[in-house]
Amino acid sequence: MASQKHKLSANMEDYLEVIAMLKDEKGVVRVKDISDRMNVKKPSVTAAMNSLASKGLIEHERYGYIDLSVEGEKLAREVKERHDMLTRFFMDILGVSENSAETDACKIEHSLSKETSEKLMHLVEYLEMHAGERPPQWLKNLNEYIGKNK
Amino acid sequence: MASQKHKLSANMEDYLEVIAMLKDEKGVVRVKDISDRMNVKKPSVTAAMNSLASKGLIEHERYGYIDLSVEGEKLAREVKERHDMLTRFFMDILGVSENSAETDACKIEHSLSKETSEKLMHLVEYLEMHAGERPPQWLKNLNEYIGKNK
DNA sequence: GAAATATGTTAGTCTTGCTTAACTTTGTTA
DNA sequence: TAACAAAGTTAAGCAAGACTAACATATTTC
Repeated sequence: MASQKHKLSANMEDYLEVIAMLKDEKGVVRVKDISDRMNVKKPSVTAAMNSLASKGLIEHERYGYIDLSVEGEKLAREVKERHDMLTRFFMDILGVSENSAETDACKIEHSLSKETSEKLMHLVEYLEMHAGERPPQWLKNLNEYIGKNK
Repeated sequence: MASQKHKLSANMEDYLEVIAMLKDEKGVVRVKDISDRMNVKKPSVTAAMNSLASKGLIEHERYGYIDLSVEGEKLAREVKERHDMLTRFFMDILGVSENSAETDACKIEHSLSKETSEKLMHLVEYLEMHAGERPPQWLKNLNEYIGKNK
């Protein structure tokens, strides 16, 4: 079996996700970048990197750059996918402010079961699909009811 | 000011919620009941009770029963309300199994911002309202699309 | 290329929340 | 009522994750 079931803590998932984001943004990732982005101090990052490296999810040479392993990359993408889906749900469907949507997505992206996140994904797809093609009355009603533009 | 902004941890919110449930079910609440319900050992409960008592959220005499204070009762009800709303959303709208719905609700009930949970509450109300009065076509489509009855 | 600055790591501490083992108190029952 | 069982508490310890202070390595810059 290629990938043994890593049961990562929410915290470690957050670190992985941020590493993936920084890699996308800047190409390379350093302790300092992570520390700034996550509002933690550098020693906390070092400790987290040791933990992730010991699980084979990142590669990290002392004083050097940090990179995701294949396995780590895969996990990070899964988390990010849930995160983005949740953000879309909160913003596009519920009309929550970007700020709250991001914050809430960050917190619950680690807790949803596979079953629930898949079904929620379907809901988002369905609603966005219909929202795109001249919104039917019921979606307008819904948005008004929820108070999207209050 | 009557109630200073208690920023409770997710764990402490769980204890409060369980105390409220047990009080409803049995009338009185003991350490043993909480320990059984939450799958933790009794010393963990004792520690948690000391913490909640020091915050004025419960009353607890040594070797005696546990009861919610007015403030604790209020908080517990708020958590339970979010919990129930989430469970309904997962089950009634998404068609998630009761088991996953309960588990997921338990985990994220502590993390949602006020803004998001209020709007989600509105969504649930809106959809349930329309589901009740001979479900319109779009709701059927939605449920099929999500795969509610797969 | 040496000094100054930026970045990274180590060591030690704190908090939260859990555990086990041992002890105390309360309740039951013969 | 004495003894046993059930429930509660205390003490000690562990693990995750965060922090500060101090030290080590890289990178700039003059």
